[in-house]
Amino acid sequence: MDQPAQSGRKASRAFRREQLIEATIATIARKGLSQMTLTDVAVAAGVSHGLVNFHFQSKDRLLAETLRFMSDDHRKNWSAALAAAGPSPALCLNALILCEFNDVSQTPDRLTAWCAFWGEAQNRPLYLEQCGDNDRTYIEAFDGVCRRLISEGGYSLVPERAARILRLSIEGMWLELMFSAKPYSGTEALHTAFACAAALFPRHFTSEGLKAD
Amino acid sequence: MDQPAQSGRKASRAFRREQLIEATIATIARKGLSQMTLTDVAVAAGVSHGLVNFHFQSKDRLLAETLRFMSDDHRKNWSAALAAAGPSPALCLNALILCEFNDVSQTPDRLTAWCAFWGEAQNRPLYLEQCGDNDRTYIEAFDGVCRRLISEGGYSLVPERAARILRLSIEGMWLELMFSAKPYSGTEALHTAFACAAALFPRHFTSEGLKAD
Amino acid sequence: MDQPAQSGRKASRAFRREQLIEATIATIARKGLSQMTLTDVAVAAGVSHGLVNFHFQSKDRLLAETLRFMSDDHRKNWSAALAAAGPSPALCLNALILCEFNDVSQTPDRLTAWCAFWGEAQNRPLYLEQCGDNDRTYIEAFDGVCRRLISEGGYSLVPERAARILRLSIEGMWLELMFSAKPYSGTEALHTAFACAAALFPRHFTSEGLKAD
Amino acid sequence: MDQPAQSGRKASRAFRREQLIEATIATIARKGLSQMTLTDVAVAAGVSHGLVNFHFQSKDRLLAETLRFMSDDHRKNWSAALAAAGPSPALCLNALILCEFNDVSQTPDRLTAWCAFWGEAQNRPLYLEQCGDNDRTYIEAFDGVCRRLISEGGYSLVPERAARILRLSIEGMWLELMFSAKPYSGTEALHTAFACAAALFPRHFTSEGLKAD
DNA sequence: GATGAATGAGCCTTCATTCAT
DNA sequence: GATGAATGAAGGCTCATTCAT
Repeated sequence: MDQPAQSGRKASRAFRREQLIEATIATIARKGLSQMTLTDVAVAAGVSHGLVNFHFQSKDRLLAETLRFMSDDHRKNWSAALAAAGPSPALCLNALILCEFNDVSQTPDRLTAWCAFWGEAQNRPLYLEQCGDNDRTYIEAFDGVCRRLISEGGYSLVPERAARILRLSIEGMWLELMFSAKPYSGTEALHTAFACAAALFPRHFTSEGLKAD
Repeated sequence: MDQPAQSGRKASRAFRREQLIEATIATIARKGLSQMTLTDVAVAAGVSHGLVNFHFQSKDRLLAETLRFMSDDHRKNWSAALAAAGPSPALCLNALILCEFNDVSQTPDRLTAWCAFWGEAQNRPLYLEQCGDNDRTYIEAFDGVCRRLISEGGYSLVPERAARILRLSIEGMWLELMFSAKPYSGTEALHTAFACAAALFPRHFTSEGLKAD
Repeated sequence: MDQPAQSGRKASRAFRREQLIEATIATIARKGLSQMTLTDVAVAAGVSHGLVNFHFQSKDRLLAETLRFMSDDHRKNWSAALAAAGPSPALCLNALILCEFNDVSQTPDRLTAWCAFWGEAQNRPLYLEQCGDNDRTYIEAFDGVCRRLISEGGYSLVPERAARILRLSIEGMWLELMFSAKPYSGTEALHTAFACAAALFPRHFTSEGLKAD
Repeated sequence: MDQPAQSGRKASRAFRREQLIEATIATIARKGLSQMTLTDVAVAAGVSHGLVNFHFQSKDRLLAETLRFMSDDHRKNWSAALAAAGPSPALCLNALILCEFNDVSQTPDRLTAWCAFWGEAQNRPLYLEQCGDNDRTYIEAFDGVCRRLISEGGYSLVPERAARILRLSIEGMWLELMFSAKPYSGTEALHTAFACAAALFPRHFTSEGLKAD
């Protein structure tokens, strides 16, 4: 009967939570995880101080939910890209590489916040709890794609090692791009990623990208 | 044999400072940069908390000097390894790779502390100030070695990209080894590093290491 | 009759601020400006120490606002007395003299606090910032009254000097009354003030006060 | 036998103490009584930190001796001026007035330090203990001179009141000269002091000074 | 739902004092 | 005599959390 009001309240609740999470990400990016205060978050969200605890009970829970939110969002992106790439392992790998450089959800603020979460030892249990599954899934997907490409392409590489080299090069470039004093361009980073793929899989990649045939 | 006066109530200035820096590194590794308190450091060093400020004036300066200490120590290690490797670029690259995995000064505590320093945005100015020069020098050395190997070895790679791929793979494995829930072994990491070198420089490296000839 | 909400856990902002300022004055009087701690003030006001910073942000600001509060209060008193005295300069001067000795807002605590503010060199910039205008206005008012009395009464005095002598005698007696080991009475102080006025303006004052006609 | 060495040590001792007292006065003037630290004093005196406590046992004793030093010095000055003035009360009063404005030992630093000592309530017991006798003697001398001048000059004033007015005017002008934002000149202050004397003792003083005859 | 006053634990920092050298 | 390392108490300030309204 009062559905609209109920859903209005519920919508308001969900809206507030997401609004606060976005404010949290922005605040972490600006001030760092440890310097972030609940007051900062409230100010960034344009609400009162007490409301943050009202919705998240504690600072720890706010951080946990923020982390989960980012991790889930990222997973949605790469799995969608992978699904769209079809069955060819080379196309899949190409999709995974491009995804990391094109993912619109990976804004600088989010990357900065992300980084803050696993910068410090004491955050790591929380990180593993919230992101461990997603990260594991990502690594398995990457490994799987490489395994199929090695098998189907006739390469003699250890799949996990090839996947690891590619993955870490890409992640490392993220960080260099964000935090270096004189970063190179995004295009240069992408070419480096493809150069890495080309070194590992020379019959499928060049430093310009996927080979045409 | 016994260090006179260093364990007593009045230690020399230099001794106390290094002792406090080591305690700082251990404390950062255990509690994180932001959770580290001067009292923690003092307790870890077995002195009163007032002494920390007596020697370092402020927490900020303690952190700055700690960072500088680690950065300088690391530089000494890799530059010594490079100097010992002689003129051959392949031997140099081999030395740089091995150095990262063998460097006794790169204890887990130091890596954890290192990571904490550039995990958060607000620490980065301090990081760049204390480590920027050393990092730049390291990258240039790595680039130079790759450039010579490419030139002398007849490879057709872009030196900066090859160097970057190797460098980031190695650094990335550090982090995975330390922070992953189920890490692989150090030997596996080293093999992966050589696999990366082998993919880039197949006439000089295999995934077992430097080629014999 | 009973002030609702002012004694409970949540008082209005203005009420709390004034309450804390009064507690500050009392604490300065008892312990001195430099020995006063925020905890002292909080205890005197019956609240927690965190609340002081909540309302005043810092100790410096608390002191600044306390000083301003006292200065403004004093100005209100003497300007009201002056306004009530009418146009006659002799009546005005009489009012200014009596005002200093009768001002109910100039409690011993406030005078002690006042004195503490300009006892030390480093407080003086703050003092000038908060009280400079009021003090200047007071001196100008005193000068103006003396000028008119000299002019209308046919005296041959330099107005600023006469005003200065009276002003400083009165202020000096405040201090002697408060801080001397064996002070004289308030009545004796008032008679001395009138004796000063009588020496300067013998046709208008005696040491008992304003001449009758 | 070893007298020279003994007196050498003793001289050194006395020299150090006076050196530290002068450094204390300078430091109080610069930083205020409460902000003055023993380290500041040691730095100002060019000696090590621990030496201050070695010579004065505690900060409180250093302050007490500093205060006593200044008070005794001031007393020597005005009593010498009084002794030099001879028996005439008008000449004596003239000497007392001039003394306050000419006393070379009353440097700005000392006046500032002086002021700091009785600015705060908690210093007053110390002040009275160290300076009470000298101050009392000064007031009695001033009162006595005024009493004789009133008696011999045929004035009908209450001596204590006349003395008080003069004394407080002079002291008040010190403070105004030192601490006011826009002070008047020293000459103007002296003329004001004589104007005060002239108002009280018109047959002996003008605002220019002592009458000639 | 939302606000913001209030609490209190804990941190950095200062500094008088002690004491080994 | 003199130095300066070392101690530890205490203060200002921050901030997560609670709670009356």
